[in-house]
Amino acid sequence: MLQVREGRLQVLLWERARKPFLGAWSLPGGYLEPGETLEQSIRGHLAQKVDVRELAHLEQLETLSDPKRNPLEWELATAYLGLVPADLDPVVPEDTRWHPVSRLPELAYDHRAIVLAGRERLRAKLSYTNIAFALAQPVFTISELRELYVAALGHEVSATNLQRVLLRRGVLEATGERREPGRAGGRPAACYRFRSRRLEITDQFAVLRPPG
Amino acid sequence: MLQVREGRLQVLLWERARKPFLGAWSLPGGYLEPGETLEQSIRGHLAQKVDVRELAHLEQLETLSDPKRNPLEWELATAYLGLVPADLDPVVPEDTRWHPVSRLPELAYDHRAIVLAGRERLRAKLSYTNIAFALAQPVFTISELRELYVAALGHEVSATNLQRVLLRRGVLEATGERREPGRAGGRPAACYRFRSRRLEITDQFAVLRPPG
DNA sequence: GGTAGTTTTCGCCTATGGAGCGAAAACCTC
DNA sequence: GAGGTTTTCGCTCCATAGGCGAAAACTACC
Repeated sequence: MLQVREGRLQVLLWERARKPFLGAWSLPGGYLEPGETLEQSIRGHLAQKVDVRELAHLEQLETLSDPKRNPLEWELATAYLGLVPADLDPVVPEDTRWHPVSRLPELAYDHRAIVLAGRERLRAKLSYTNIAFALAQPVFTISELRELYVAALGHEVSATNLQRVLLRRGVLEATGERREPGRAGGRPAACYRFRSRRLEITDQFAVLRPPG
Repeated sequence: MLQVREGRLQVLLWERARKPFLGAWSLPGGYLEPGETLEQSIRGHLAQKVDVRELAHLEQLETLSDPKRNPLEWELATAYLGLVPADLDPVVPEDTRWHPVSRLPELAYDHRAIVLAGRERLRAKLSYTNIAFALAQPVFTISELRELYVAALGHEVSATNLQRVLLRRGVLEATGERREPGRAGGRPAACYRFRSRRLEITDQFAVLRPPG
């Protein structure tokens, strides 16, 4: 589960109370029950940590099968990427905490690689999909959206470009409202929302597309 | 396993000799042995059908977990995409055959969806990676490469553009050799090869890239 | 009320990569 | 040598991204 908090991309980690890796930080999850879907299982286990209705997007990353990933027994795991909008602050139990992805502690299993793979997936999809809907609050200004992109991508993003690109692609639409300026003043910002809140791919940049 | 054969993208299918779906066409595969990696397992099961050294690329697609995907029992499956260069003609057993992806028979399980997902993955990666190295023979002309792209993408591709794009990206390099013209004559074509035969991503088209 | 400061937005320009098209190059056959 | 075929190159056009500065719209302070 990733979320942009305090201007940084963070991941929800759980301090293990079980072997193996007792006491180490690890990703939330658990065993698959017979007859269950992987996604059902993930949602069920996450529900023990947070209100899963706050999960705006969930997608499968990869299934890990290295026999040495668990030192005690042979165990497979399917990793998922979940995204939480920045305006929510889920209630989390005592033993879980948000950690900046750029400063991860030692993680159990292969979870460090999973987190980094999740960030890579997110970064890639920010470029050619509308996936930012799952990181953003329902209504936002371009500046707020820009901060999310900066946090997730890890580099500066021009608000000018961001607005132009997302509007031209038809990803965003203006709500017509305006945001009150802060104490420092400034022109009131226009408010936008994502036209769709389901993952959609921009094929604008599909190279070698059909002629015509 | 996908390969471009006779100008069409084809998939290797196996006529099932086991329940469930006895007699139906299905993707090659099998059960995972304890302590085994998924990739090891896949290669092992494919080895029973073809010479796996001919597999130029293998990547994980997705893990399927719908409890209804197998009517008899609860069973997960992890789908892989394998690519075979066009110049090879693997020896296959009696009960397997290549089928054009555009004209699939009824497939067992959710295998039809898997094959289509594999084709989509391939099509997407043809645009922003050098994945075509796994479909192409070691040395080829632009025309030959163009035919592979046409077969895999399902639409026309201009040889002019293909050459320019792949050369500019540094994906291809000229070998210096020339191909003898066919019976009809024509200018002898220059020969090329892929600079790398491992998957590499072209970030040329990463939108919203760092400024500067 | 005017001036300075802040933030957002818009317009203009440039750079880059993709696509189309026609000509030139290099070969064959007759 | 003429005509046909295939490949390759060069020129032009177009769409999108990116940079920069000015204008717009507001607050705060004098």
